[in-house]
Amino acid sequence: MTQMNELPKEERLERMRHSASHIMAEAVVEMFPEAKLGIGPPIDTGFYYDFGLPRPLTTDDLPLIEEKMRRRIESDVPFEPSLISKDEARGLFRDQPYKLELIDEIADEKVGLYRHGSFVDVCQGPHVDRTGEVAVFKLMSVAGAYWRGSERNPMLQRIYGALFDTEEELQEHLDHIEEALRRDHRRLGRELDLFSFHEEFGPGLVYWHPKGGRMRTIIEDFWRNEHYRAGYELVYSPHVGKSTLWETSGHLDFYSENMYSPMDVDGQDYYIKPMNCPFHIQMYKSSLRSYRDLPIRMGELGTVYRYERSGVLHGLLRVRGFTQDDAHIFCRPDQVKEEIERCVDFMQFFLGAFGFEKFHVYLATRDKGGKYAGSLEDWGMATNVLRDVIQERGLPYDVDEGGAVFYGPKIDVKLLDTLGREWQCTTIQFDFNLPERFDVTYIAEDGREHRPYMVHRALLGSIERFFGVLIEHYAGAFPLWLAPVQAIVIPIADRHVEYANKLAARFAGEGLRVEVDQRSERMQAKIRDAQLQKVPYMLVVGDREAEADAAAVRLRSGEDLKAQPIADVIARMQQDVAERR
RNA sequence: GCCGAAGUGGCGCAAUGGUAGCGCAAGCGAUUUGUAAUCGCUAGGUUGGGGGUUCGAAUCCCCCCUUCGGCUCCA
Repeated sequence: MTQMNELPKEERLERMRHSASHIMAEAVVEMFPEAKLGIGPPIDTGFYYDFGLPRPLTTDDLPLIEEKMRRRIESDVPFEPSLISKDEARGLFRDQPYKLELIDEIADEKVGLYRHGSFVDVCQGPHVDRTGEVAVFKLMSVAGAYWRGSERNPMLQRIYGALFDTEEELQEHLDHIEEALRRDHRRLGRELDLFSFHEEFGPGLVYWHPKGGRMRTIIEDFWRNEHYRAGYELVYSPHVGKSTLWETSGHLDFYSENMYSPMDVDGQDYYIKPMNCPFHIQMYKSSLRSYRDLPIRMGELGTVYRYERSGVLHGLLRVRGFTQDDAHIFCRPDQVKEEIERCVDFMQFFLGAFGFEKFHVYLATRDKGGKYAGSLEDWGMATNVLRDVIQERGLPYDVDEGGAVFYGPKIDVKLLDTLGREWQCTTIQFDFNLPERFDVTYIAEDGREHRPYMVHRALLGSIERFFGVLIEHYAGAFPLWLAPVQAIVIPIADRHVEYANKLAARFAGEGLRVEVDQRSERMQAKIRDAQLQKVPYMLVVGDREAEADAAAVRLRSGEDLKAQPIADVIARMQQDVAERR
């Protein structure tokens, strides 16, 4: 027998979580003898189990199930592994269609079982030795989940539980969730007056308010400047295109369910664009290209509209109209490695500039069962180039097996929201499809037409999603270069407003974003509001400051810098702006 | 799209079949204040939309829309 306390913590937690899922399944079967069992694995913060049940569960059922679980834990019965033949297993689970499906797929002749109390499950383990070893847990929620993650399968009911070693750690986890709600970008977006949605006039469509708009402008200006410096040309393309364009691109065949219905213009169908690629290709094709012209890097902050299914919309992180920081790179085969390197470096530069140190890199490879464009050699080459660059840059990554789109392999980078959910932002994709479909060429040294490689990339992904993640990343307390209001001048009494306005004008003249709180409120109230708005600098001015051409500087952190000469404050802020970039 | 939950003034909430209320915010007035909320008054809601049950519906039933948490799908 393994002593639980000898195991590494991770392993011990995994066993406890897995065992808790069995114990939960036992409780559910006790309540619903006809329950059909799905699977019940451990996860990062706990466990879940999927059930097919005669009626929907509600959160009111959870305390009951918890109670049964606690009784089972107290009874401290053993978990007993065993091995039986497949035939025996089929007999044992004859009323459990999902289990039968799993048993059929087991490669071995023998099927592993784990039994505790009245409950037995097809399972490799490992488990804790006795139910009493399961530590503190809490059932969190019920949700629907397709059997085996396919929407063609029936939907089961999933119960999520959290499980940790100690009460303190569980409480920490619950506190973390609560904290996450406080920094939710949807909440901060309202509180900081950055953006809004108006569902009655179209879900998934973002209204950028002045402060959000200011931040977006800052982000976009930064993006444009850096792209010019990096050798990109920036373009603008139309928002709609005739059906013939989307037929040629293949979008009407492969992507139509994500496209808005066409509008009739003079008897022709026009579609609002879900992607920018076809337009960039037209610009490439507008003149004959020499090998000397390559690489051509064509960038655009291109606004696209996609019909996203109603259940997937999520604040700024999943919307129906968004602006991609898109670019297409047309290059010769001998240039493609360097271009990918540049993209990966550029990505790291951007994410770093916005304070993201943690991100998950994925190499998405060909779906071996699916359709694909291009030759197998091309796919092999492209996948190798992508992998080589990631490895040479020393980036940890996971392979997303079969995660590529049909037209080519890609590198994806996902950022985490405040609850730890991953959102794909950066994508760097090979495209073996569109160059072919649009017959994209360049004239090589041999005087003949050759097919260029085409790399499609978005570094921030979309401005909307990136902004959403950015808000949560900083919890709304943006670094000075991004802050929509960098300083607020707080006159103590009405007679100081004039001086305050003069100060604000002076700061504005230095390129700083400063406002004056002229309300007839107490200074404390103005400080509180500025604090809640997470304004980085509060400049309190009264008689003493007006006298001395100074301001009493209070930082967002609460730090009181006392009275400072205005010139010093400006210098400090300008340095602050410069540094954070 | 699927499963579940929810939708009440701008925001956060109360009212469980019997006259829709509270706080914040807003407008007006008073106050002129030294580092996280000054006081008073006023205004604001066909309770997401449509239909039904009932003497009477925010409350019960049906359909639709939207949001939230998942699943699936995606930047």
